[in-house]
Amino acid sequence: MKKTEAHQRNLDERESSILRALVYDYIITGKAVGSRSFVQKYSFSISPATMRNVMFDLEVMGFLIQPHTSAGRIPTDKGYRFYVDSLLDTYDFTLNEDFVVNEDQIKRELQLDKVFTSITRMLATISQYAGIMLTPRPDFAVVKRVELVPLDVNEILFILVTRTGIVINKKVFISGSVTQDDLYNYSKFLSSELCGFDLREIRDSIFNNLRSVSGMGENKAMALDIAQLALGEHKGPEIFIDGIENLLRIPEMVEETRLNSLLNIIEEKNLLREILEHSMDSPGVQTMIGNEIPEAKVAGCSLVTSSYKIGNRNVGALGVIGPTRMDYEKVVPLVDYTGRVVSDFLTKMSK
Amino acid sequence: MKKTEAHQRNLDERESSILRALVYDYIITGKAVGSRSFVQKYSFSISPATMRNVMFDLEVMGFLIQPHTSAGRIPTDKGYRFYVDSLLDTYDFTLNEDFVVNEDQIKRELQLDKVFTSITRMLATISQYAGIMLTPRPDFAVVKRVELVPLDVNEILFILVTRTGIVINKKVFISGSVTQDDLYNYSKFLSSELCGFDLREIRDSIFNNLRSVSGMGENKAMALDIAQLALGEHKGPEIFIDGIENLLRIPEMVEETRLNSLLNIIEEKNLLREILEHSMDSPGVQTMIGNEIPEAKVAGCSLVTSSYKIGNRNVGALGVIGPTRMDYEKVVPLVDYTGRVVSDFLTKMSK
DNA sequence: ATTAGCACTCAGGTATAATGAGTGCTAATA
DNA sequence: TATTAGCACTCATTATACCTGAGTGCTAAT
Repeated sequence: MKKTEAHQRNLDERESSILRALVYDYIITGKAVGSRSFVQKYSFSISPATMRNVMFDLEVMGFLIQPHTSAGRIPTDKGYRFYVDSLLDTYDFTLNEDFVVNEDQIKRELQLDKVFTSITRMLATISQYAGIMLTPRPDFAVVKRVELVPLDVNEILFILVTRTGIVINKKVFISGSVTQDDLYNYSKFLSSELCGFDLREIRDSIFNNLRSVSGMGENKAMALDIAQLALGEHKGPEIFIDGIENLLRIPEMVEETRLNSLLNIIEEKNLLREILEHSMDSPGVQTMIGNEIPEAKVAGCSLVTSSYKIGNRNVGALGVIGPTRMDYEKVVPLVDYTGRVVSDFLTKMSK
Repeated sequence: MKKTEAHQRNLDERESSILRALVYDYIITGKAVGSRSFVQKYSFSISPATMRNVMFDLEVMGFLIQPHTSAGRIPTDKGYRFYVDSLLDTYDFTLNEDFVVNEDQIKRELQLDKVFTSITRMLATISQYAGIMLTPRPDFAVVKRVELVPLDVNEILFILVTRTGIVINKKVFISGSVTQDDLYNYSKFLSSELCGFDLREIRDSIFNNLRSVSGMGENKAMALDIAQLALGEHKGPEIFIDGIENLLRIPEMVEETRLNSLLNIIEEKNLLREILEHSMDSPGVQTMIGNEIPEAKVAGCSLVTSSYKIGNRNVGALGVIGPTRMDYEKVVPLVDYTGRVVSDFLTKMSK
């Protein structure tokens, strides 16, 4: 049977456990796995020759590959995929690391940014790879309060506080001039009308609804103009990365070719953003292994991500970047758990 | 004469020009410079033998070193230092790169952060090394306006706008409760009293002065409490880094040992902060070559920095990190020029 | 003070061989 | 029919030796 004609069938019990063990071993050692020592090390009760036969089959099916003739086998992306999937079926979500978000402390921090920074750092530190985080979609941020502050004769600072405690501020330039007392009234008006709605609703319908109310005063129209101007161009969610150093400590990542694909990922944050935005739409943990990462000529990198929620609406995503030879067994629960913690936290904050 | 007893004397004209040319050549080629080809390449009218003698002297004086016997010479840190210093005497501050800060556009951006990000990126892109920037000391930020916004029953958002357009906001927790109208009045009071002073003055004396005014009402005391609480713990300036990828593209930086010292620098931003804060106190461009970087077991890295000003007060610093074998001739004017541009810009903003 | 000449050094490249962990295949076995 | 022992073969890696060329320091002549 030629290796190239990849038969597709389900793996039997023995093949599964061998494949799992092999991927595991490669993740740990980083060296191609050969039949003899492998049988010994994991006390398989078959001979090396049989092991070779099994390995051959697994290679035919596309789970393994030989770096060169007369070398042991290493997993393909498909091999890792099998490993991760069978892992996901069974893994234990409790985590031993002491990994506590001090909520009290965080509540005192206005800058939710700092929370994001520290979550990202935590992901990096615990995983020993690189941590990434996409901040919550501003679209779904629910308004708690609006405030207008005069800056200059025709310059206004528009301040919006969300329920989660994020402060958005934006300069607005107007043609006419308004008094400070005017602004004070505008603020009251906007706060009462916009409070409780999210930014998308506001943009899509609330503004129109308010304007269509008959008998609206000159003043209120002005207030709406300002708010609409400020909320007009909405900047997308931001992306945080931390722990690239960790990746540089992995020998295989520093090799000529790998380094470049790594730099590509990091440099073009937009790619990462798209991936995270996409993974935001699905619940739970997702993994992208090697070539599964779309549109990136990335080799040797994997991505473990999880979306996170406010209430029951997915608003952001976070995860870990590492080599395909990543300690999934540790990283997958970590990312999952972190996603839950962040969801809980943000949900609590927004009440 | 033994090489170890380093004679110290001034270099004569010929020695100087040879040293300069040698450092230059090494910066360009990255290869140890040997007598024969060097004499040819730069058309020195002396023989290779004489060149060897000169080189020997320069080595004795500590400007050069041989990686191994029978190799050419490369500069020591001291060699680079000589090169940079003699460069600084003569270099031309005009820069050919098209390097324009679009002020109009920036003025519309509230987030001065973005300006810092883009300056840092610019430094990295043009130099092809890594760019760094220390944001202006908040201490010297001059208050333009203060605003208090109620967030919750005993939670207030303190907003301070500086003349340069930076917005500082901070949550304050109070024990009693205040009405929205109270806060409106507090805001007016604080704005009028604090406007025009910088944060340090305010902390050091203004607060006390105001309190000592006899017959101060209950209300004003409360307003001052809030402001003092908000300004109590002042976060230091932030540090921006960009272009680490560039450093990873330099082969000699990726070598085992170098990589580590590089990671050390980047990881421990506090070290960088201290260095930049220190360089902030001196005017103009400064260079730190290899071991001159204090307290860092850093080899092979250099730092070119410049302070920048608002008015005539130094408030921050920026610069470039690269290998000791850095294109100083290009980087030094770049950093200098950028420092001036940033100074001009911030000064203009604060008027 | 400068230079030509010469013996010496040494990193880096190339050729060759030895090593050993691995394979695929075949024939015997349970 | 699935498993295993045996064997010839492969090939990355390592070791060894050798060569080359760009470089040096030193000395004696200019």
